[in-house]
Amino acid sequence: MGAEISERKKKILQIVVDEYIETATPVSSKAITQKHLTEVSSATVRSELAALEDQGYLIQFHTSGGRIPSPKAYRLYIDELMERSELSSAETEFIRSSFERRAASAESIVRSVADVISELTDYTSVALSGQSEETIGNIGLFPCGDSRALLLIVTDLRIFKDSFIALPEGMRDEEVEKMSRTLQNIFVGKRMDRAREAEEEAMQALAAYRQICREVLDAIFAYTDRREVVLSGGSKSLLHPEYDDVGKIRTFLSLVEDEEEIGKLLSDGTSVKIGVKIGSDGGVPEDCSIVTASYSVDGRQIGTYGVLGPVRMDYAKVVSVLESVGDVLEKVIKNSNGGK
Amino acid sequence: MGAEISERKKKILQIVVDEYIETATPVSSKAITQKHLTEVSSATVRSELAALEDQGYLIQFHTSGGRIPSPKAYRLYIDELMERSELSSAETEFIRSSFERRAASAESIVRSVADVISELTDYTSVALSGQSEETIGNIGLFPCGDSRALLLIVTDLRIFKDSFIALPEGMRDEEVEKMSRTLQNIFVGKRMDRAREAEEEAMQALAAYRQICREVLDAIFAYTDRREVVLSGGSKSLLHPEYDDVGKIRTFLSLVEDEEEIGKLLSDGTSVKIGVKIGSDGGVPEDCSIVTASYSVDGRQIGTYGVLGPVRMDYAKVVSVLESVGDVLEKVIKNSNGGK
DNA sequence: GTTGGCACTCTTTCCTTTCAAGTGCCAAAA
DNA sequence: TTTTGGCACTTGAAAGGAAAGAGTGCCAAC
Repeated sequence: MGAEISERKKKILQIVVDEYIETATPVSSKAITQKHLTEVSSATVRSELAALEDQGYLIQFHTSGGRIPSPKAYRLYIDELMERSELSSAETEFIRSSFERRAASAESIVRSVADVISELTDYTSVALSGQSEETIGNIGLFPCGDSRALLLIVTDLRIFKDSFIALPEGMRDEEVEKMSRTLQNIFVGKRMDRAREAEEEAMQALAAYRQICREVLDAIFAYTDRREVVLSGGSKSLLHPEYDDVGKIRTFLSLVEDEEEIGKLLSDGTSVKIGVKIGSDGGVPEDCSIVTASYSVDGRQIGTYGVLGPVRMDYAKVVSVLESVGDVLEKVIKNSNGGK
Repeated sequence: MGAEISERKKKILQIVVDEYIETATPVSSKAITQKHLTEVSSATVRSELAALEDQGYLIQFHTSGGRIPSPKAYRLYIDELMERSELSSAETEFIRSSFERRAASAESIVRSVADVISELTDYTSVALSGQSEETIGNIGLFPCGDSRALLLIVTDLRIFKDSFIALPEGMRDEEVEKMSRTLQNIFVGKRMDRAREAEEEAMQALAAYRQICREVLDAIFAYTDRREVVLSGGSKSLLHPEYDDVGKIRTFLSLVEDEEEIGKLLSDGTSVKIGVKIGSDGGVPEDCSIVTASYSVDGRQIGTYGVLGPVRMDYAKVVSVLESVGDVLEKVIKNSNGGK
């Protein structure tokens, strides 16, 4: 734990991690002195490396194979060592334009966030919406002919949800409309996650439609708990050299296709702004890392997004992208609401 | 072309294909006589195999490596040789219940078709909706508070729900509702692909809302051309032994993630009921096969669905599943419309 | 036309050798 | 006390080669 670690060790550790992230091959003492730390000899570095290995920061597979960072080293790297890279202006522009283009047609901004992150980082990205504290902007039933109606809820973040409700035989469109209006009176302006508090009130107001009242309310409350997982670039991570063998690829893909599992992984660390899980901590599978960020607008948390990839991930890049995306996202949403 | 092929050759070819599909290894003369054709000697079979190879039905990689079917052989197999397997009653039950469960909550039946096919065949499945002759069940604008409304179209097969329309400053909800009603009068019951025919009529009826009329109509027509590609079990095909090498996996996955390309592949063979593309014909990548089926209800084509996998695919199983899914689908849709 | 027999070809597997990379350690230098 | 050059040692990866196994092609006999 409290083992001291000298400045020079930190410097060396940083070089090792940087180098390993870039080359994906174990780093040797020679490589360090040749490329980065020319003022000392390789023998010196070697003894430092041996010490770092003793302290659990480095791992050596074979006696002649250089060393790679341990999860512990990655953690230190992320917390202290790495140099965040600014995104290029082309990249920030790309983020902005992606969101704006979507905002017009938007089914949900979640999709586009996932796409943008995956595009910029070259890793698989994951977005989770639904733990958000949105308020209900409109709610209504939309009749669809064959004894069904579509229940629609639009929130102030223009994320909306829908599901079908079976209507009682012979219910007329006018009645459905009336019911919609009642729902609007009750729920518009309420926070999504507090919709349940209006249950009693709604039951009474909708007494005339007892038959379907329950169904509608349950559907509304179901939205409350619903989390939507969106994934982008599922195979992008596979382009990285650690996935050089069929078994690893299959493991990774089966994780990627398991929405429920992904949802769990993402929703765990929602309290911190940027969280990183490495190796097999926090349920992340061996050899995988997940970097998550949770975004909020005006203090309301609107979603969690993340990047899923190998442990040897370009954390500096990923963190920069996640932060930029968060900033732009916040601006875009604020503008579109402010322009009301 | 017209090269004759004896009954015994056909029998042998069938055995080769069956065996290869099952084992994924080249088939030898010995294996044939031991397992299936015990009445002749391996030498006899050998000469037949040599003849079949001359005619282009079989391929031999090394002189001591057995033989595998050529695309030409697969085609003959599919057309004449294969024995369709009936689905088990558990399987048909699975199809039926999947559709019914979905029909109640249905976002879109396309999703569930893709899931079912992938589940039953263990291959990646693809579903394409949109060249369909759906009819509009309801249409309307759903106000969302901040000078915007959601344009919603529900057809008998899916929901279009991702066009926001900017409303003119100061437009009241009542006006939006009125406009919705007008749209309903014009479009409900119309076929999606013929919505454009009502353009003139709509322009006149909506003259009062000139400002946004154009925008709404354009959004409607934009939906018209939209084809939705749904994919299920993207990595399922990878469980098969031909994908034993990283390059092949990447090729396959990059195809799978290219929605546009998939859409093209699927929409090509829409005229036939069941179509098969093998190897690299019709734009299918080398080493891939795609089996497609187009389904219709009451003569209206409602979609194209398919299976994407290695050339060595269990065609008998796949074709059986596609046919059964088609049958059940037709029944389910007819019932749900008939029960209106 | 069919069969058994046998030589031939080609892949797969396993072993051995060699080569290069990188470390660990030590004694000398700073 | 820290740093350094030198050198022996370990280990994996690459290259070569022998042996084994699978399957065919062909031929002469039935």
